[in-house]
Amino acid sequence: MSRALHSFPTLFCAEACDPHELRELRQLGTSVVFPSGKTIFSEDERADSVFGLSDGVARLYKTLADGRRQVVAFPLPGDFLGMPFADRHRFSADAVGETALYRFLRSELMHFVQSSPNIMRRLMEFAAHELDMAQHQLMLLGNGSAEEKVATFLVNWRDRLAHLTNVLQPVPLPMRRQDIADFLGLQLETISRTLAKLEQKNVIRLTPKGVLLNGLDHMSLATGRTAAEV
Amino acid sequence: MSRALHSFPTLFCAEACDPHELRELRQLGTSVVFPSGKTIFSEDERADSVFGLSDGVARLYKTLADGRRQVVAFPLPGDFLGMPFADRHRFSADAVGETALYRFLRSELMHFVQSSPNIMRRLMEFAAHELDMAQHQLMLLGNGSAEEKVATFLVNWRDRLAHLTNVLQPVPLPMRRQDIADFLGLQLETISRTLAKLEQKNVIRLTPKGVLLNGLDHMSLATGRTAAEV
DNA sequence: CGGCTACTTGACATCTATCAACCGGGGTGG
DNA sequence: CCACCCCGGTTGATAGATGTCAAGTAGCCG
Repeated sequence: MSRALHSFPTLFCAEACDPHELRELRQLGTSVVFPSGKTIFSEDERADSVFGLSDGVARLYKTLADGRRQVVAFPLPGDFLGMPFADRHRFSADAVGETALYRFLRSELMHFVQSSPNIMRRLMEFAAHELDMAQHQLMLLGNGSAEEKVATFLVNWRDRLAHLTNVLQPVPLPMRRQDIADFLGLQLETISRTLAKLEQKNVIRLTPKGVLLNGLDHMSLATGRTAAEV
Repeated sequence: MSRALHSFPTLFCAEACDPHELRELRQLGTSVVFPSGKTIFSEDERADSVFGLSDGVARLYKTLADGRRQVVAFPLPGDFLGMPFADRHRFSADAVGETALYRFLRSELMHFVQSSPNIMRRLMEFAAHELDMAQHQLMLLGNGSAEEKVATFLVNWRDRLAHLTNVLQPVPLPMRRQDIADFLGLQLETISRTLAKLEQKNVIRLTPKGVLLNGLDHMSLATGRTAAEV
């Protein structure tokens, strides 16, 4: 991996975590690297190990018997891959590009979590945040046109990345069209067409592995107008 | 209210909760009743009070600026209305039919929760379960046809009710078509038509305020066939 | 009994899925 | 080093599902 593995495993502890506890947590985990596309764990599998993402991007998804797939999230460095409470994984996870993770034995991690009300509370807040994200996603899946869905996805993605580093132009888009489609409940052709339409409107510009966002922010999403139209 | 308020506030404590702790929790809350349609709290409002549902049905929803609505859940007795950690409500809630709730001061409830690792853990598991529900819902919203969505909704609803009492025939359906539509990301006309179609297939039978489920179970949903077709 | 609200049904428009062809870049093997 | 192939992506034509607009029905409450 060319990138430095600088992302400390903040995990659900975020910044407000006690340095001592953070050190303890780090000692509990072992660093592992997954190549692009590799499955980290699968739905319904026993969750003996649980993972926190330290570098790269993952995709979490559920699969239906007939092969249809729903991507439920694209975790970024610092995110935990699911809740460490259940004894089985509730979704599958794999690496989008090369990723670095911290692996924990679930039993050890649980013991650690329960040893400190502070950590426990952090985990609660993480869970509440995840729930909130899922409910936002419900809103998007239930109400949006393809264009709204794609535009909102791009903005959210940019903002999440910006939260980690400086705003990058172009915004990298490491996942495939199919992943975005399965995230937004659309077909990959629709993703492609919608991106093309947004590009024609001069709202975005597609680049090899990313996208430039011109007139796309929360305000324009809220009003349904793009800066290019104003 | 004609029904007895027999539903004890199990809340996130469920059955495994220590009787002493349960008594303490009950003392913390005050019983309140909301008439049909009344708003319990609204999105973004300060969450000074938080609620557990003891009788009736609620609807939780997010609203977009242009009025579009996404129902994120239909809580049943024993369910908590959201996570008590955030200082603001992340969605609105109102009563579907007359409901009875336990109201807590958030600060007091939080203090209570943090006083006991056992309770804390219960709350965690509740949160994890809520997240799981939301992700199942994502799957449904992203992948299903209208017929799949409605059929799955009916089965899930029946199963949730069955978990509380005996299976009822007909299964009561206290929410409006519009609520179901906003839950499933469809239009109310589509709900109406889809229900009619399922009735013609002899899979369901509509009754004044409920529905009889004939050949509808998890197996038939998985295979895409209904018992009536076999 | 009247009027309101929820619900149903119909006709039509539109969006997205589907099927299919094609393009382009990166990697592999000759 | 070049050619080929494979995979991801784009674009086009078409059909079908659902949204939209509109009218009409049924049940409930005053």
